[in-house]
Amino acid sequence: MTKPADKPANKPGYRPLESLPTTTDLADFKVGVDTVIFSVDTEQNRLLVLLVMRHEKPYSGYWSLPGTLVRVGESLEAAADRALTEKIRVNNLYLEQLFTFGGPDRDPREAEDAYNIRYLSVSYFALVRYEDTALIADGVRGIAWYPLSQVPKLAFDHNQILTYGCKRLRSKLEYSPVAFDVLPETFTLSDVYQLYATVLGEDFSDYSNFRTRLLKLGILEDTKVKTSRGAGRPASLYRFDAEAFQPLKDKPMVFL
Amino acid sequence: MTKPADKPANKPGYRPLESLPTTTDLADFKVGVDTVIFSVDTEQNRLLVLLVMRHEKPYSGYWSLPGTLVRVGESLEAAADRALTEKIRVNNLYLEQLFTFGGPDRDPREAEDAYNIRYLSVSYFALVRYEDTALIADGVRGIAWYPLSQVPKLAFDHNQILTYGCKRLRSKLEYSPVAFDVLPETFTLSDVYQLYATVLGEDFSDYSNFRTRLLKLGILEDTKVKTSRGAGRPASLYRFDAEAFQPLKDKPMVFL
DNA sequence: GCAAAAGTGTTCCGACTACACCCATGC
DNA sequence: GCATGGGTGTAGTCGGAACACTTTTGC
Repeated sequence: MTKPADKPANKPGYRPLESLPTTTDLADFKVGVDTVIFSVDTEQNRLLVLLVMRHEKPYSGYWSLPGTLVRVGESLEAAADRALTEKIRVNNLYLEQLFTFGGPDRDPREAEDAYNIRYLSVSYFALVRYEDTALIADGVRGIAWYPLSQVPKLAFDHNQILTYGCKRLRSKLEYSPVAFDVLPETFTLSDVYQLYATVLGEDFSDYSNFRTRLLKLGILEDTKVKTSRGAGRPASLYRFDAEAFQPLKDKPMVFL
Repeated sequence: MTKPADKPANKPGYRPLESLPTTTDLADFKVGVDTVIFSVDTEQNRLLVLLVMRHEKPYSGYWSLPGTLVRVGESLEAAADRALTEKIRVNNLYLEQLFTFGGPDRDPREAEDAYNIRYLSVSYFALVRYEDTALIADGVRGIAWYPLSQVPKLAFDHNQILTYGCKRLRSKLEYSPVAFDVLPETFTLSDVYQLYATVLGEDFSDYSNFRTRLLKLGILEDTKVKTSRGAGRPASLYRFDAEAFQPLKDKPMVFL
């Protein structure tokens, strides 16, 4: 952060970097973090997002993204973590920063506030394993996984944040192995295909070609164990080989 | 932004979303914007970044990215614009948000401040046309274009921000036509090649192949006007056709 | 046997690579 | 002429798309 001294002290000598605003000219902010948590329902092949029901003004009665305000001494990531651990139990949560919304008038509370406090929101997103999560519902708070297609009008500018989160999720799936963080330890190739199809859309690729490409990467280890799910030929279970993936890091468009 | 009411009022009925912090538990922030402004010196084929010399504590005497603190009623983008228009004259400035740094202890002023004010930085980046810019130097402030390779240790975490900005610039060049915002109205194909080579590195592609690919996109109009620069065959001047580019939008990896 | 799902192979085609080669100018 | 930089063409190769075909299971 670069800027003039925050105290408009009468320093002698050179002129300060800019015509100095007085301290009160600077906006005072509360900083919030909002999280876009995605999950894939592998049963029904639906992309889910975690929403919580608001019970306070403003937007009381609206669904919103899980979030909270940053406390004294707390990092942004820690605040995001705290907002989530109160609502969901999940291991291995890797949050990634999305975007920061900070314009005036994005939060109705700004108007009501005599001290002209601004509200800024830093958003984060993550993809978590559906089976590993447990919602902490206590009958009072509303916490739910919403299929992406059925998300209602959300509080604040959360629909906008969500839209942006989707874009990032899709592109992330294409160049990073997030999918394997979300799949179980061992999985079939069509599990992977289903996951990609669910997030990217049914027609993102032919199954056989996807399969061939994926195997050619050499990052999947065939456990030789077969699994049979109803009719059809049993499938091999594969395991993700993180080490083999290392050299592929930062290479663009690895998958798809 | 989602969070409990900011006033810990004794509301009857339901329990609020979280165990409420009192108002004073929430961190108070000043929000800064920092800008990473790139430019290409087409004469010497160097990638430049705009730096300003700090004259205040902290980091007095250090170079830093141009930035400022957000004022009352001012949007983040407006603050970034203001920080820049005081230092540089440039048309058509499209700022793009980079990243938000907001951890505690990233700014030494936090420690000195009795009120425990936190400093958060939202960074933006842009690529501008070198010839269209004029630095506003008044002999007191230091403002300069630094070749990327010669950037010194900067104030705050600005080196980190700059590094991230470089990454984004390079990837942006690959999938968006920013290059044509920076080139003059008409330009030769080797002007384009030089620009890409300067930003991405000399060995990013063969010249003839780059040329062929670029023309095949059908977004360049040949003005048939020839230009001769010293020895060698005169080159055709081309013009970027923004309309023809429209359908290519959001397609990945258009260039290179 | 038949349907269903997994897995393999093949053909076609377009794209990228790496050059070699031709063209138009200044000197 | 010849050096210099602009511009064109081509042969080889790699990889993706589409789709046919084989394999192994449940019923």
